[in-house]
Amino acid sequence: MARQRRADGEESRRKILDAAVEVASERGYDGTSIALVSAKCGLPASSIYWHFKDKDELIATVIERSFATWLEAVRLADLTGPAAERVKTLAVSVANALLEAPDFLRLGLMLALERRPQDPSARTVFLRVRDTAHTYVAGIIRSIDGKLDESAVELLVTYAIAAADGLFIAKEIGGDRVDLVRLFELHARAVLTAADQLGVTG
Amino acid sequence: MARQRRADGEESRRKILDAAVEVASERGYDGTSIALVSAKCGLPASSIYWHFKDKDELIATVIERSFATWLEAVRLADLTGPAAERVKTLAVSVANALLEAPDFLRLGLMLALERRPQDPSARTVFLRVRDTAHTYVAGIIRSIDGKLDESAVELLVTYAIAAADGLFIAKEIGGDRVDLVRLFELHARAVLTAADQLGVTG
Amino acid sequence: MARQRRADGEESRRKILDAAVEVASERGYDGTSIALVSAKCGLPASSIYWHFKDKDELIATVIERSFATWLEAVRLADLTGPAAERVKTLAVSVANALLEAPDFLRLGLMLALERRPQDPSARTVFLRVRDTAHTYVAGIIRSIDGKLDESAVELLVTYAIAAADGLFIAKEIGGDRVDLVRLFELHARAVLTAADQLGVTG
Amino acid sequence: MARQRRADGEESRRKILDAAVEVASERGYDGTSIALVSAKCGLPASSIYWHFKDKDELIATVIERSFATWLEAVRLADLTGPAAERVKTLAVSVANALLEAPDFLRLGLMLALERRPQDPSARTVFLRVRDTAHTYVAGIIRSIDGKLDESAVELLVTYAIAAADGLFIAKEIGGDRVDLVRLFELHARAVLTAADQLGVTG
DNA sequence: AATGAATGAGGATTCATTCAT
DNA sequence: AATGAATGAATCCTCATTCAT
Repeated sequence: MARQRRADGEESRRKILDAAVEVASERGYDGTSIALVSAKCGLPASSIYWHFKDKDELIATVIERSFATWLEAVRLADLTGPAAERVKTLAVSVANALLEAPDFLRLGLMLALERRPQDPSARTVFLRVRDTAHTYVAGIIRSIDGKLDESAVELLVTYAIAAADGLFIAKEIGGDRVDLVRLFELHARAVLTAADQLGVTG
Repeated sequence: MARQRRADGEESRRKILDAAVEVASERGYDGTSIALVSAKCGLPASSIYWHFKDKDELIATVIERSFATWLEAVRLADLTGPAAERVKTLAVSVANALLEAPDFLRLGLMLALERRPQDPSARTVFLRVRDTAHTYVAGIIRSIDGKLDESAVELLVTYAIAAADGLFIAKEIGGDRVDLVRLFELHARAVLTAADQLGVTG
Repeated sequence: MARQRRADGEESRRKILDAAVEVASERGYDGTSIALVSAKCGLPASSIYWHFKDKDELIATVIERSFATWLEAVRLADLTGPAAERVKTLAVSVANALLEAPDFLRLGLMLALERRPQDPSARTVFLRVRDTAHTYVAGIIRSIDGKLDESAVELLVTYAIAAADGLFIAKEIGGDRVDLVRLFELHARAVLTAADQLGVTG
Repeated sequence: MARQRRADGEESRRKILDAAVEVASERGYDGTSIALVSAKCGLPASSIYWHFKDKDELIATVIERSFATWLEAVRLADLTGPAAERVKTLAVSVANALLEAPDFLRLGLMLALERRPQDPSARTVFLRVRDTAHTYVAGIIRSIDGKLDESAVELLVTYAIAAADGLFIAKEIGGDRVDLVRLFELHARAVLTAADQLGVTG
C-alpha cells in the first residue's frame, strides 16, 4: 500500500514531465503555460507546483530528462576502429537518436536562440550539455589527425556540431522530404575531408 | 523640412517595426508582447493596432522587413568567375550579412522550430523565403558540376543551407569565441568537396 | 459643382445612418461600436464624428429616422368609419408597417429594457414617441365607447400598446412561423371586446 | 458552522451569479462587463474565470438560475377548477412572479431582441425555456375549448405569451403607473373571449 | 466636408503562483 | 501527496473620442 502511494507520486511527476516536453518542444518557453501542461496531463496546476518549484524548474527538468532520453538513444559505447569509421558511426547514431528522440534538441535550440534578461535555467542546462558534447567531439577530432593545431580543432568541432544542429532543423522543417541519416553521412565525410585539408594546410 | 509633430504615419510605422524586430528577435513570438514593443517605440499600444491588424501581422511584417535588410547586406551582384570562386564569395558574403543583420535569421529560426497548432504567418513568410533561397542555391550547385543528379543536388543544397543555419546559431551562442567568416569559408570548401565526391560517386 | 459637394455630405450622413440602424438594431446600444459602423458604411470613424457629436447622438438620430420611416409606412390618414372598423384598420396597418420597417421598434424596445445610470438619449426619444402613441391611441379608445372612465381608458391603451410590442417580439423571435397580421387582427378584436366589457362593468 | 475564509466555492459562485444577474438584467449582454460583476461581487475578475469558462457561460447560467427563481415564484401547483378559473389564476400568478422576480424575463427579452452573428448561449437557453412555456400554455388553451383547431391554438398561445411579454415591458417602462396584476386579469379575460370566438368561428 | 493618426481607458481572458485544506 | 479556490499582474485587443491637416 505504502509503496503504491509512493509510486503514485513518481507517476504524477512523470505524467507532468511527459506533458511538459510535448508542450515545451512545440511552443518554447513562453508558449508553455502551466495551464496547458495541466490540461495535457490531467493534473491540476497546483499539483504541478507540488512537484516543481516553478515553471523555470519544470522546464529545466524537462531539458534534463529529454537529454537523458536522447543520450540513451545514441548508445555510443561501441566506438571502435579507425577514426574515419568512428566519426561515421557517431554521425549515424546521432542522426538516429535525433529521429527517435528529437525533443531535447528542438527545445534546446529554441531556448538557445532566445535571449531574455533573465536566462531560464533550462537554457543554462542546455548550454552546459552542449559544452560537454564539444569536449567529447574535440577528443574524437584530435584522434583523426594528430597534426591538427588547437585552433583547427576548435574550428572543426564547432563546424561539426553546428552543422548537426542545422541538419536537425532542416529535418524539423522539411519532414519526410529530408533524409537525415544520409545528410549526416555526408556531414561525416565533409568533416573528415576538412580535417585532412586542415591537417596539411593548417 | 518641417517635420509634422502629429500624423507622420510612415515614421511611426518604422519606429514600431524597429522596436518589434529588436524584441522579437530577442524573445520569439510569445515573448514579444505588444506592451514591450509599445514601451520601446514610445507609441501607445493602441497606436500599434492602427498600423498593424494584430500581433501576427506585426511579426510577419518584421520578418519581411528584416529579410529585406539582410538581403541588401548580402549584395550578391558580383558573383562571377569559376564556380568554386562563386561559392566561396557567396559563403563569405552570407556570413558577413549575418553579422551585420542577424535579426532575420535569428527570429526566423525561432519561429521555424516552434510548431503550434495555428502557425503564425511570420513562420509561413520565413519558410517561403527559405524556399526561394533553396532554389537559388540549387542553381549555383548545379553550376559547379553538371554531372550531379537531382537527388544529389537536393542533398547538397539542404546540407549547404542547414549548415549555414547551424553556424549562425553557433555564432549566436558562442559570441566572440566564434569566427563566423572562417567557418563559412570552411563550409564553402566542404560543400565543393562534397559536390566533387558526389559527382564522381553518384 | 457646389451642389454636388453639398450632396456628398448628405449622402455620407445617410450612409452612416444606414449602417448604424443595421448594427444598432442587431446588437443594441453597447454592441454598436463606431468601428463596426465605420466598417459597414465604408467611411472612417473620424468622419462619423464630423456628422454626429458622439455615439449617443448617432443612435438617437437612428431612432428618430427609423421612427419616421416606420410612421410613413403606417399611413394612418384614412382612418374613417365606425370605431370598430378604425381599430381594426389601425391594427392591420401597424402590423404591416412593423413588417416593412421593424428597426424602430426592435431597437426601441432594446433600449427601453436597458437601464443604465446615464440613460442614452435614444432611449428618451423612444419613450417620448411612445408617449405620443399612447395619447393617440387613447383618443381612439375613447371614441369606441364614451362611457369608459379614464382609468379604464388608461388600462386599455396600455394593454393595446403592450400587446402590440409583445406581438412584434414574437414575430422577431418566431420568424415565418408567426403571422403578424392575423395576430394583430385578433388583438384588435380583443381590445374591442375588452372595451365593451369595461364599458358595462367599469 | 465555522465558515471557511478561503475556498468556499459554492458561496463564491453564488456571489458571482448574484452580481451578474443584477448587472446583466440592467444592461444586457454587451453592457455586462466582467469588471463590473467583479466590483459588485468583491471577487477579482480572474476568480470569475475559475467558476465560469467565459462571459458567455456566466450569462447563460444567470438566465438559467433566474428562470428557476421565477418559476419557483409562479407556484403553479394549485391550478384546479374550470378552465376559465385556471387561466385567470395562471395569469395572476405569472404577474405576481414577474413582480417578484423580473430579472429572468427582462434579461431574456433583451437577449431575444438582439441578433448578433454568433448567438450567445444565454439567448438559446431563453428561447428553449420559452418553447417549454409555449407547450405548457398550449395544453391549457386546449382544455378551454376542445373544438379549437391546432392553428387556432397556436395563434392563441402566441398571443397569450406575446401579450404577457408586452405587459411586462410596459410595467418595466411605466413603473408604478402600471398595475401589472390588473393588466394580466384583463389579458386573461381577453384570451378566454378570443378562445370562445375562435371556437365558434374557426 | 473629410480623414489619417493617435490615445488613454477599458474590454475579455490567461498568466504564474500561493495557500488552506 | 494533492487540490480547489483565489489572486494581482499581464496578456491581446477594441473602445469612444480627438485633432491636425
